[in-house]
Amino acid sequence: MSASGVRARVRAEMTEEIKTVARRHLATDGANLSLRAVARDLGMASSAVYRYFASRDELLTALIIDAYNSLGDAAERAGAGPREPLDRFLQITAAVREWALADPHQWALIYGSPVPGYQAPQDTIGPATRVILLIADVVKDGYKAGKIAERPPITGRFAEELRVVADRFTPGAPPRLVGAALSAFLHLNGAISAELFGQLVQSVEEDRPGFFAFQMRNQAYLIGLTDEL
Amino acid sequence: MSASGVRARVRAEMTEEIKTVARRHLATDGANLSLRAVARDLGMASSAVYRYFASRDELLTALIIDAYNSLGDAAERAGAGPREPLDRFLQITAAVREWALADPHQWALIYGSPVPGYQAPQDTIGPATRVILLIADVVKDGYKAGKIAERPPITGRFAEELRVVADRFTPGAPPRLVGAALSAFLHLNGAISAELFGQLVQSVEEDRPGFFAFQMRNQAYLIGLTDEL
DNA sequence: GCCACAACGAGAGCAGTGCTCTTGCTTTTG
DNA sequence: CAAAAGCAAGAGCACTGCTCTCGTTGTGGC
Repeated sequence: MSASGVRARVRAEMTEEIKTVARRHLATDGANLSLRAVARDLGMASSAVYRYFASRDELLTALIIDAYNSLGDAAERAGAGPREPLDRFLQITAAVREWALADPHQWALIYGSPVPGYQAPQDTIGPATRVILLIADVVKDGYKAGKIAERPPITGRFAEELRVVADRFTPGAPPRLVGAALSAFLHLNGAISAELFGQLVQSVEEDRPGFFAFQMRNQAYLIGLTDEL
Repeated sequence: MSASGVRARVRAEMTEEIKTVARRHLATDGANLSLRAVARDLGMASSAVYRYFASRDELLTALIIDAYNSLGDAAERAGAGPREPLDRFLQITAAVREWALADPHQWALIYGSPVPGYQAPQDTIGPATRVILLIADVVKDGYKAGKIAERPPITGRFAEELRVVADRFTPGAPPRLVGAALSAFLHLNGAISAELFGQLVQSVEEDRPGFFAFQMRNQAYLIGLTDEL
């Protein structure tokens, strides 16, 4: 067992090392990751890497899962502690933005355009939903504590779909609430991607944190986390 | 001159044909466009393509500019006519979404993560700003006609930056207004990208147009285009 | 302790890529 | 009409993902 344990441990270490070097390449060269270059950096033949990852896509998937979890950790850290729901929401969104700014390529990896032909495997959807579920949780806590201001109800088929989602996570919560939370998440993503991918040039250059907070405060208002517009 | 005109016309046609085939490849294979495959489809040597585009990046840039203009055309068509600002805003955003759904790869090309090492040349920023300028125009018209509900003013450094932008396009308009317009544009992008890139699975599946309209109506409220939340 | 077996690393090789250079040919131009 | 410029094709370079084969080395069962 101990011998086998050694093998397994070496294998785990090697796997992690490959991912580390790949992440470094990702940070410098961008998304078109070269498996051969990673192998060169590790001083091994490119074919040896295939002992650890069946394909380049599989390596990318591993990096994607790690990125989702890294982002999820950062967001949960920022949202921890018993504070006002509004503060938690604002701190979570700010933390997500800061995570993205600290490593734009990892953000692009998970929220940018998917690489052609790449179909996200099932393993990714769990980690991928951590941030939105965290936001939903904050909203849920606020709702249960009666700290969410009322907003006019919504109708239509999408409202019914949202009710199904609400019943699974926050039974009794109005569809509008989960819709607003989801909407805030999409706005969050759009604002960050735009800033990262250069869609914000020649407008807001200096005080981007302020502009970002302004947008998130507006979303908080739509959710009902505050009444100050 | 007529002979030279013939040469130039043939060259223009050839250039257009390459772009057309490249767009077709883009629609099927995704963003990693193969110049050689395009050349094969055209029955010519790959080296011949370089007579028309100095590099693969240059071809991509041409496609990006075309895509921006195609989207700009669609948006302007949807926003034309003397209607209420709110209706114009909603129709423009809906048209942008429909354009994206009709050709997801072109959307990914312009609003997805930029390809590594690719720096958008100056030629693209003009076409790239058409949609946001159109939205700004709608807001400006509404503001001048006194049809924008008042919202609390904003302060801070980003507010000053937005004032500079406002003074260039809509002198006298409050910074909050241009901030809200820009914010709506970012939300628009986020909502569409999320829908296209599969971030919306297992929540809203059926009535996505309805959910999208809900989000855009909320943004219209923040701008002040309506008082109905 | 030995031996079969699985895991492993390296190298060669295949098909594909972007891009360059040279070679002929055609069209435009002075 | 000749010189110059534009054009298409092919060979070639360096790179990619991936496969296959070959020795080597560590591992579990007898």
